[in-house]
Amino acid sequence: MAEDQEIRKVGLKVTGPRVKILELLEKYDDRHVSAEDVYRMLLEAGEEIGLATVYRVLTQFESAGLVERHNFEGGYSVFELSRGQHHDHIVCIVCGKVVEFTDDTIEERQQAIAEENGFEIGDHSLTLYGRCRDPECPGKQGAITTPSG
Amino acid sequence: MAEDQEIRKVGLKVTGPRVKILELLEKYDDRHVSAEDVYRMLLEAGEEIGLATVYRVLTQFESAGLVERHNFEGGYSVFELSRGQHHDHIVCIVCGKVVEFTDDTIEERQQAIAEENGFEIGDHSLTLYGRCRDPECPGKQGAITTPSG
DNA sequence: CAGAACAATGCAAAAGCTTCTCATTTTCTT
DNA sequence: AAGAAAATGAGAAGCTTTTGCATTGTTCTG
Ligand SMILES: [Mn+2]
Ligand SMILES: [Mn+2]
Ligand SMILES: [Zn+2]
Ligand SMILES: [Zn+2]
Repeated sequence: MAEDQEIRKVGLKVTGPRVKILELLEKYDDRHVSAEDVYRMLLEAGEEIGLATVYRVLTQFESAGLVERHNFEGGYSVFELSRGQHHDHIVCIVCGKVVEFTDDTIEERQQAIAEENGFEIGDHSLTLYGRCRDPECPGKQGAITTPSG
Repeated sequence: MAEDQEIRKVGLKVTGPRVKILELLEKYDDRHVSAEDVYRMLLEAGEEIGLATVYRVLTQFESAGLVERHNFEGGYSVFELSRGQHHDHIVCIVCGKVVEFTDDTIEERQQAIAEENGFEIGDHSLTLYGRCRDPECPGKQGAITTPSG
């Protein structure tokens, strides 16, 4: 299996949980999932992998460069498969939709700003928050969902 | 007192804790402090204000536009007095030093990108992470110590 | 292919930050 | 000064994430 090789390549042992988690991330490579998401999706697929293991594996995958972790607002992290090319995010504060983008001008300016200020930049986090114009977005129907129901 | 007016102006009752917290934020207006920082600094100054109150007041001040909350990496929030003009941050991952900057080019690009993607932008979070070249920074002496203790 | 060495897992407990509950105190308005 | 409404403090609770430890699984060697 392709996943086995990827896992071995980064110096990790090939175990059931690691393979299943990598497969899931590949299957949902257009989403940004939390550890809890991964845990639950695997449960629903019949894979009983402990939440602690999900956290551990995601962190290992991140260290290995296989996945990226983002800290959008909300107090928890979301993960996605690394796709080589760097990108930033726009998040709809109403429906949670996430759109990705890259902008060379912004990237260049960031580098310049870091240098001007005597910093050697490692990475950066840029996230735009707003409301999307998706007709499906509950924000359009005026029905801001409240947790009362 | 000037603080009393500011607090009243935003529709909050003038109470000891609110005045003391606002005074402290004004005194340390060149820093980015956590709720815990505020709590401890007040304690050391002889003001026994509960941590829960510090959190509540900071959140109220934020809603009122008096302070801004930032979620740098590390899982906790830091606060600073609002100074009208928007700015972003560079954080040294070694010593925790924070430098502020603004860049019109980046701001414009963000707006354009949001529109291109059908988003109405509320706000954004841009933080650069790297190592500073400050000779005082422990990173220079090889002794990596975490600023949060 | 068995066996040993070592790493990974699951569960529960704990951590770390933040919010909530509720009895008590304080503010602000008559 | 008194009452209504809001704020506070202390601790409990909530949430996401990490950790300890006994158990299980993987890999390597022979
Ligand atoms: Mn992404
Ligand atoms: Mn700032
Ligand atoms: Zn939306
Ligand atoms: Zn530094």
